[in-house]
Amino acid sequence: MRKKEGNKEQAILNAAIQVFAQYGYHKAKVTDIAELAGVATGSVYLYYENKEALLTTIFEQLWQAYTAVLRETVKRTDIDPLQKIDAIVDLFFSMFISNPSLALVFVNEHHQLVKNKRGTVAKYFAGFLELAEEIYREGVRKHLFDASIDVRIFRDFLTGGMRNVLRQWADHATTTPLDRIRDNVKHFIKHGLIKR
Amino acid sequence: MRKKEGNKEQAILNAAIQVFAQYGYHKAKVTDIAELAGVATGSVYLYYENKEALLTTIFEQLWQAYTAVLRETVKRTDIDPLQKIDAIVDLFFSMFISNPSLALVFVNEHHQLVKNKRGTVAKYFAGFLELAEEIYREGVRKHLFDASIDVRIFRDFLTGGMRNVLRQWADHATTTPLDRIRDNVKHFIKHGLIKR
DNA sequence: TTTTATAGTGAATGACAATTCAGCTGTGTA
DNA sequence: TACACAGCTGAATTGTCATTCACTATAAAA
Repeated sequence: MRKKEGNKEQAILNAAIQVFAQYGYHKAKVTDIAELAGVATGSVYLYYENKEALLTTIFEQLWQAYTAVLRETVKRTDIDPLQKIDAIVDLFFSMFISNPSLALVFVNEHHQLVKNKRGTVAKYFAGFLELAEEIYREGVRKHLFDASIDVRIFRDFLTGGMRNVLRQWADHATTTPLDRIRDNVKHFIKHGLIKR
Repeated sequence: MRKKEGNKEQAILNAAIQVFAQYGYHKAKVTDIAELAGVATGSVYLYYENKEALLTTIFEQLWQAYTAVLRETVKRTDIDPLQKIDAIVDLFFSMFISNPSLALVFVNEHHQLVKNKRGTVAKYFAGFLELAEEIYREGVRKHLFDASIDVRIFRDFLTGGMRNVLRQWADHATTTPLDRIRDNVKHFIKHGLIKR
């Protein structure tokens, strides 16, 4: 028998994140990923079925971690819906703070994975949207949130906005610290643009 | 001499919008675009330098029309900054109301065109962001807008949110009419989620 | 030490699709 | 009628990778 030389599976996945972030999924070459990971091209296919499997694995791991915590948060009865929205936003940004490349892959390739409604990633995302809607309805029931907003428009605007601020941060990682962005987003979601 | 048979240039561009919208730029085949336009594959290259030129032409025409009107709006002194924000949103959505495919191309391919900071499209977009920031600062000066929001975060959240609600509309064109989405977005931008 | 099973390699293969170009077509002109 | 010439064609060319697989290396077992 031959021993495995270190954790190639993880090294390849990390390399994939870097290369996908830099070139985008479609222009990224499997050979470049292998080279960055320090393995031969063929080794990628020992651990992952094909190029697409690299992308889906990245997203599945991310969503699994995110939704596990979110479900717990939504269930809680000791915090109000407003604090739940805050928790969603906090948690979302916290997943990327130490990994701007992961953020870029997430925002740039999100759509093509969700487009395929059969995939695991689409199911995770649908579950996430359902949670967001639930919180919104809870907020309306408790007379905290503005009832005149359409739930779907609210959630789509929110997710689109968050993806885009995350992208800007990841593209120019040095400019504005992520926690400042996070606090601004939370404030804007609650109060909008107009001075109170 | 031989006469040109109808407006192939425009037919090809329209076909490109359809095919890009359906498959995404990277998976779209030039041959499919030619077939849909009712011309031979080679004819595409009589009118456009390459596949990418199709995409940039679509965006340049769109941005040219949008920014021309926007510049006029921002200059106006008879309306307040709030009404200017409304005008930006109204105009943005109105450009797509009769063409969901164009909306899909716009939201899905926007980023790869802006990434290349040298291109014409990136310049149009930078100009647009500058206008948005200007309106925001005018609103703060006039004590209408909340001064605690970071301009860049405001504009990034706004553009990301608008792109995403537009995408949802274009993907399921029958569900919610675009003018209802537009009004919800305007309301949310102004007042946020919390009941007043 | 030899055998064997698994890990890893990277050049070769094959598929796919952007782009080209040699030739065909139709129209105006002489 | 015949020539010229721009418009148009689509099969052939070409480049680019994703994926494969015949081969090598290594470590445990015999």
